[in-house]
Amino acid sequence: MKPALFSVLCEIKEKTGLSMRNAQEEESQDPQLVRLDNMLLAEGVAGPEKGGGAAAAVSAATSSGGMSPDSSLEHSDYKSKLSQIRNIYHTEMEKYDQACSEFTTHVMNLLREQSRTRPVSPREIERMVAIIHRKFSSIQTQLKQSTCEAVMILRSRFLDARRKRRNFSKQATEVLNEYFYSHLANPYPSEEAKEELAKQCSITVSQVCNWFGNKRIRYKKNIGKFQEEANIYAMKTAIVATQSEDSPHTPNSTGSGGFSLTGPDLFLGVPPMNGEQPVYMGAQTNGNWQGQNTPPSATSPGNDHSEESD
DNA sequence: AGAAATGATTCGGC
DNA sequence: GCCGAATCATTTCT
Repeated sequence: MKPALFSVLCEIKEKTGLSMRNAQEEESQDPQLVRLDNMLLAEGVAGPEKGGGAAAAVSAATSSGGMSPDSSLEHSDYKSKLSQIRNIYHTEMEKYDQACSEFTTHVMNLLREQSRTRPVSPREIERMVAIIHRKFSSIQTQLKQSTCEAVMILRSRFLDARRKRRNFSKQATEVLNEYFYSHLANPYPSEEAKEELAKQCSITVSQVCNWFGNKRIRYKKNIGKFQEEANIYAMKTAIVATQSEDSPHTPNSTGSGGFSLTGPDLFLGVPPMNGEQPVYMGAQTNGNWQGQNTPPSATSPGNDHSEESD
């Protein structure tokens, strides 16, 4: 009588209860999980310990924007923050794993004990374990998700160049200003000139572009404010020009490129007194540069400063 | 602390 | 693809 009742109860259990919510949504959230896993792996958070993956990812991402060579500090900062995240991720993950297995054994023991008083089929145990694992893995998925978010935030913080802007060195701005004011009639450096300037200033070509873009627009917006600066640099170039006239060799020691930094006939030769009158008269300073932008092909030096001939 | 300066980004036009 | 313009985010000056 007793075994018969037992088997009946087993059958009932088989058809109801735990069997209903079974291997279903397991597949549905898989793609997302895979994506998260891949992302974490790519960022160097998951996967092998202390891999170069993180650094590689950073350098790959930053190389497109162009960074100054002193970015190693930021990189180490980024790496330390990333390893912090990784540590948290791994310890949490381990904790969950441990908790999961502990809970599983606990439940198994319970079921084993219960099996003395009621029918507990091995399939029921299996399902129970599966449910527990699913629950814990969903928690782990949440952890993965938030870790991903943290990494993304970290990346955006470190990769957004505006956040870690550094002023250029004094020497660099000097070089750029010299070029700008000696080519005030047409302050659009050619590709070669940009590269040369970038080399001289230890910055990237795109930074040179940014600088000239900013300079042009800010100069045009407020010419008066830049008058003094213009005078200073005009003086400098004038001095360089006279020096180059005196000596047979050109003092453009840096000149491996195809442009000259001197524009002597833009300077009127009046000393920059503190008077109101503008001393320096770069040809077209009325803001109408546009239109006289020389095409990129015209990079031949010598015919550099051909301003307002009429 | 607030203003000014400055380098970088975004967007629309050509 | 470059440029001007507007804007953002940070640094430097006051």
